[in-house]
Amino acid sequence: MKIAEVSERYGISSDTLRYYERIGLIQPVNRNGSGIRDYVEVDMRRVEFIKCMRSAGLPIEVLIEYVGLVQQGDRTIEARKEILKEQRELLAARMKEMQITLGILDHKIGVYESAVLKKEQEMIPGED
Amino acid sequence: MKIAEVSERYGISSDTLRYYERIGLIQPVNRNGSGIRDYVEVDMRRVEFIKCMRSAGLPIEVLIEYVGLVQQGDRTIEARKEILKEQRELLAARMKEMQITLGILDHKIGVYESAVLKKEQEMIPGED
DNA sequence: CCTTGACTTGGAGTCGACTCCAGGTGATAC
DNA sequence: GTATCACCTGGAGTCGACTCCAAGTCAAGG
Repeated sequence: MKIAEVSERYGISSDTLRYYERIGLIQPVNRNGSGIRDYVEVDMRRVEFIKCMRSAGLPIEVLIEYVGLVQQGDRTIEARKEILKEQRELLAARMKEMQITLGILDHKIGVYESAVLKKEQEMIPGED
Repeated sequence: MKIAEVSERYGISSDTLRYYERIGLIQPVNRNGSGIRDYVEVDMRRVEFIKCMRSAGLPIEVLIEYVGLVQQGDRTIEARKEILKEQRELLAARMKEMQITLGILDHKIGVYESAVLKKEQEMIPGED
């Protein structure tokens, strides 16, 4: 699979895919005879994982470190686990903040809704 | 209240508070005789609101627009409501993605945990 | 054979959101 | 009265994460 198809499938631009590869965020993808990337299943899984982590806001630097550890094999399992645990907690904390903000937005929207209603009611006597 | 105290109270740097003011994200704060900002309650509430919205990732540009509408009075209520509703949906969508990522992280952490356990069990025969 | 079009690279540019800095002012402490 | 300190301004710098670009290569179609 060429880069354009992968780009299409995951909604990540080719530029970004190449960028991820050159900074070590995804492992080097094999090339065909003429130097063109040929993504195979394992590459796709990696892309999908990174896409997922990035969409949740995990920083690139942390992910690079994680990917680096993965490449070093089983002896880094403990370290990887620690990274994931830390990021999990940070993510949960961000979500908690967002939950609060969501509540405030809902509240404000409710207030505006009733303000609009009230205005409309005031309109009735005058009728347009 | 001077800027340093507000900064302290909300965990926002003085630079950022001034920055927010000059880009119109918070309304101008009154100054004392010698030009120094004197934050009063309404200013604090605004700062807190912005802090909350920013912590959830609402873009500055959108918030500037919203604040601008607030300053124009009641006739902008409908527009403000629409902005909040849109941002509410975007926020909910981001949280949903994060929820998925959280699940994947938890799963992966679980896998690593059992990998570590297995390794430790393999250790027992050899004993250190 | 030449054009077209998708790919390649390395490097530069952009964007959002701060963050820092130089140079200046004014109130308070010694 | 001068040193210190927190404040002020406008502008420049930084950072993370892309995004764009010029110049080049290669395979396939007309």
